Amino acid sequence: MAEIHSDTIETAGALAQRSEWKDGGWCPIERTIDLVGTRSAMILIREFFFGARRFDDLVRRTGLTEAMASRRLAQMVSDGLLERRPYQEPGQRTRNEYVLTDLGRHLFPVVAALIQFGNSLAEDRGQGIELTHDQCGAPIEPAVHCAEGHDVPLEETVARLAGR
Amino acid sequence: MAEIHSDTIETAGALAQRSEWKDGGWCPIERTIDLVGTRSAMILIREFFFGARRFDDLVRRTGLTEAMASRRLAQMVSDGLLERRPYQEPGQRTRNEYVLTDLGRHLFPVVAALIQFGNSLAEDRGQGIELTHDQCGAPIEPAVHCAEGHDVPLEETVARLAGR
DNA sequence: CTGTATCCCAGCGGATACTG
DNA sequence: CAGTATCCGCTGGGATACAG
Repeated sequence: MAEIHSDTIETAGALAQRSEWKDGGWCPIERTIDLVGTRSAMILIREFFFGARRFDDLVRRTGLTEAMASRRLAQMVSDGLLERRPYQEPGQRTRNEYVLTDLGRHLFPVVAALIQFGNSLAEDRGQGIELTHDQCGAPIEPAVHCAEGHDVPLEETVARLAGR
Repeated sequence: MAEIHSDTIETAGALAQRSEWKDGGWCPIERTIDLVGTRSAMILIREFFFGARRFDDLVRRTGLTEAMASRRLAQMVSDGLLERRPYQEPGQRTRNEYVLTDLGRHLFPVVAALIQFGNSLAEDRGQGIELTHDQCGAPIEPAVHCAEGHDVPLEETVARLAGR
């Protein structure tokens, strides 16, 4: 499927593999983009990570119209990122709430990376979100780590196609 | 600017801060989306991380049309993600190459996170990109880390608005 | 080979109006 | 409060043609 083209690297700072995606052009990045590549999806995801669950909250916090929120939430449910769950407060009629599925929660590293990058875009304007580890108080860093715990800069990263 | 609304958290697994973005709705995530929130931008970025530099390469590898590539590259240059740099091979006429600026290279954690998430979308289909740390051979993990080197799961993350 | 300029269509996303 | 349905403008992105 994904036709690979094993050029050598002449460029410092490139992932040590080049690929060419023919026939449908499906790579993991594109798959992700297909799910959350719209502005509306991403800002909804943001609010879910900040704890929102109810339609009304989501609409108010994102600034989306009800129509747009409705459409996007439905799509995200059918994509498996969200679960629509009826709940009942005592004395109230039943309502629906939307919660991240495990799959949706796996977007945390993506959201964290987007926040970190967005912070760096506006350091001068002082508009950012600081993420910290509440167990030790240390800030969360915009870096990639390997299973051995090392910081992995771009230059030390090797990429290769898996499962073929 | 960003009007904050300090609700308490009743939801396990939520970042320990809720925010409401009024007046222009500018949060770091949206800023990032504004730069790289399109499919064409992201797959171009992908190819830059894989080492592509020349227009022709970029067009072939991404499958974008020349027109689209041209437009998106111009926008990315003016956004400061790319630099357009004339170069000369001996005996050839001068050409342009596009290289990531420092700002663009800071997208590495975003790209890595997108790849990791995309991998998890298709484990069954065996279509993924494996990233490894070439200094130690360990795989790169889809996790968030703090400055102390700890793995930081969503539940242990605190977010707050900075610079206000 | 390295682009740019048009034309066109599909989809995003806002506005408005309407239902349970 | 929690959504749907409809209409409509804007832009992303492909196709095609052209230019240095």
